[in-house]
Amino acid sequence: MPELPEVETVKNKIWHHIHHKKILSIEIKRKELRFPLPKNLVDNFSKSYIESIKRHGKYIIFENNHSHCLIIHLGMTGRFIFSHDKDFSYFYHDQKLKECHEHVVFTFEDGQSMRYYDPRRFGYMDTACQQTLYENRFLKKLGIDGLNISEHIDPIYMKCQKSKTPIKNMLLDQSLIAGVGNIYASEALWRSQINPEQKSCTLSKKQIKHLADHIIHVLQDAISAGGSTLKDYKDPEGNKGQFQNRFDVYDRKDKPCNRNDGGFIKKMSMSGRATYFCPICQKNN
DNA sequence: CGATGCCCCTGAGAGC
DNA sequence: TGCTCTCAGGGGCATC
Repeated sequence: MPELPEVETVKNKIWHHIHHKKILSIEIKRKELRFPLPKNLVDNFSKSYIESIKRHGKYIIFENNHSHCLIIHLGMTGRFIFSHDKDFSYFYHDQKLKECHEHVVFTFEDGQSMRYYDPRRFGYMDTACQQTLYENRFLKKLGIDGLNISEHIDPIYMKCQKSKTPIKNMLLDQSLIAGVGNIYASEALWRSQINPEQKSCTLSKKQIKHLADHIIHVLQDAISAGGSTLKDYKDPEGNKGQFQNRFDVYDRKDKPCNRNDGGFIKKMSMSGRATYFCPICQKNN
């Protein structure tokens, strides 16, 4: 579900709701998501203030006034939901779903709650100290954040040079570029007129630079649109994203290419993931 | 060490 | 209408 633009949107909305508020209590309703929830979550964060929120790739990182960090990955269906009252009907069309899938509830001093909801439970949380944050087992594996890659073309180009992996699979490798997922990989390749199956080692440095620029632009465009909603994603206020209305290839199988080159968007599977491209303007070199 | 496939889990939607 | 099947935007981990 959420890739970099959706996670960025979630992060900004969360900050709007909770900055400098005191967490009164944390209720863990299910001890295990994808992994067991950190044992010190309640002790380290109850009665503390969230002083900052940042994002790296698809991870959200909260830091409190005791320099404890809470690291959160939303997986495919993780959401945060805010409300002052107990009426979440705008968010849950079915009360049973709410009860089954609401796993962690943060309650703030002013009565507001921030609820983590995740039906598939592919999301996960971890804790770390601010000083050793990037030694965390998840964060230490991450590459450059997708929005910052323009200043880091050399390491990206070098890794591409060494691999026969299709370029689309390289873009999904979070240890190279953090935050690009299946949707934005297809979109950035279309904008760059590169075939998803082209071996990454065959791309020139100029092509990599071009591709990096298009990745940044597509991520920024999607952030401006509040992310993309295909089915699951909603931001913490219950809003859907709008970028799905501006996809050039993703979910546009058999539709005409937006370059008006006579091509029709094709869908194929790469490493088990849906991949969309135009066979005319994204021919292999 | 790099590449590949499996698997975690539920719900929506298509097809019959 | 109701059943069954397929698929979904992620990524850790075992295996080769």
